[in-house]
Amino acid sequence: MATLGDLERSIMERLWQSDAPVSAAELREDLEHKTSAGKELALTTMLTVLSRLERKGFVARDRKVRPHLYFAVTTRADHTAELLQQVLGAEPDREAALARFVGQVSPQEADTLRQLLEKRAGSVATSAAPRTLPAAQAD
Amino acid sequence: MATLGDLERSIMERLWQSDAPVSAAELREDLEHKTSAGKELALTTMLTVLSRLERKGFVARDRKVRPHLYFAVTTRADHTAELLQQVLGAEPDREAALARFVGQVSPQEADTLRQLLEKRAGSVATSAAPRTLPAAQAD
DNA sequence: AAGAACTTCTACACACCGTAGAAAATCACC
DNA sequence: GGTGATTTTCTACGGTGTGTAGAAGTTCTT
Repeated sequence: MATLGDLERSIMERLWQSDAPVSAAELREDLEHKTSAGKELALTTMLTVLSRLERKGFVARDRKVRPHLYFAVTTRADHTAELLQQVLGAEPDREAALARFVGQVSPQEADTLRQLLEKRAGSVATSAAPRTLPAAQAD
Repeated sequence: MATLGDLERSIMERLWQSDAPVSAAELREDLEHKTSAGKELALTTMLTVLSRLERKGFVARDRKVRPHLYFAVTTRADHTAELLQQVLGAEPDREAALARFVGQVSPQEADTLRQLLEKRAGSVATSAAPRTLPAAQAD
């Protein structure tokens, strides 16, 4: 998966925060991202970065309305889960990695995980329920 | 944490595979990494990249012997666990992310996780003993 | 001391990202 | 329907990271 730059990341952060699509101008105001020289960002900068995020598949937009409205394609949690999968997928010895991981997480998180795994039900042989994606997009 | 390029990654992969320190020349042979133009890599290229990996903290070397011998600073599993932590650390709603994650892993992995969590059994210790580095350098 | 083996320094091309002006497209209104 | 304003796309530039390697420096052996 493509990686995100700083500005790209804050934009995604904002888009993930509420799922109501927002315009570039709105984003510009909300983020109050200052350029390294302390200036406000130009609107075109927002638009450029949003385009790149769109090309990367992180963002989509509603082109029917005039100031185009942008929104995140996936939820933040899904994105994180994907990253976790990806990191783990590149690991030849997953068990070892998971062992280190489990050894590091906080007790609370460990509990959370236990519960989630329980909910997930059945040990081996249980086929995972096909995941329902919250189909989004527009044009 | 710093990210790794393609060549950097294959070097790490090789170093993680065995913990016996290796020379740049050895790495060059082992990897058989071809340049985009199909040529063998120059030895200096290896050395440059190894230096960068050293600067990034992924690699260390024994400078006492003549062809310097390089080795990974952490194990691969530790590295992966760190990445997992990092990804999760950037997530505001960890529970949601973990839920998605747990919903995606294979049944085998789910079992592995259950067992690991059981073994962990709520105790907070379990810090992995820091790996003993083979003759750390000096010079 | 000289040459060989090895390492560091310097450098270049290319891609990605922050940044934004110039140019093009589209809309609203007379 | 033309015209000015709004909005989007195109083009571009500087900085940084990575692959790539030659030139120059260091160190070892004999």
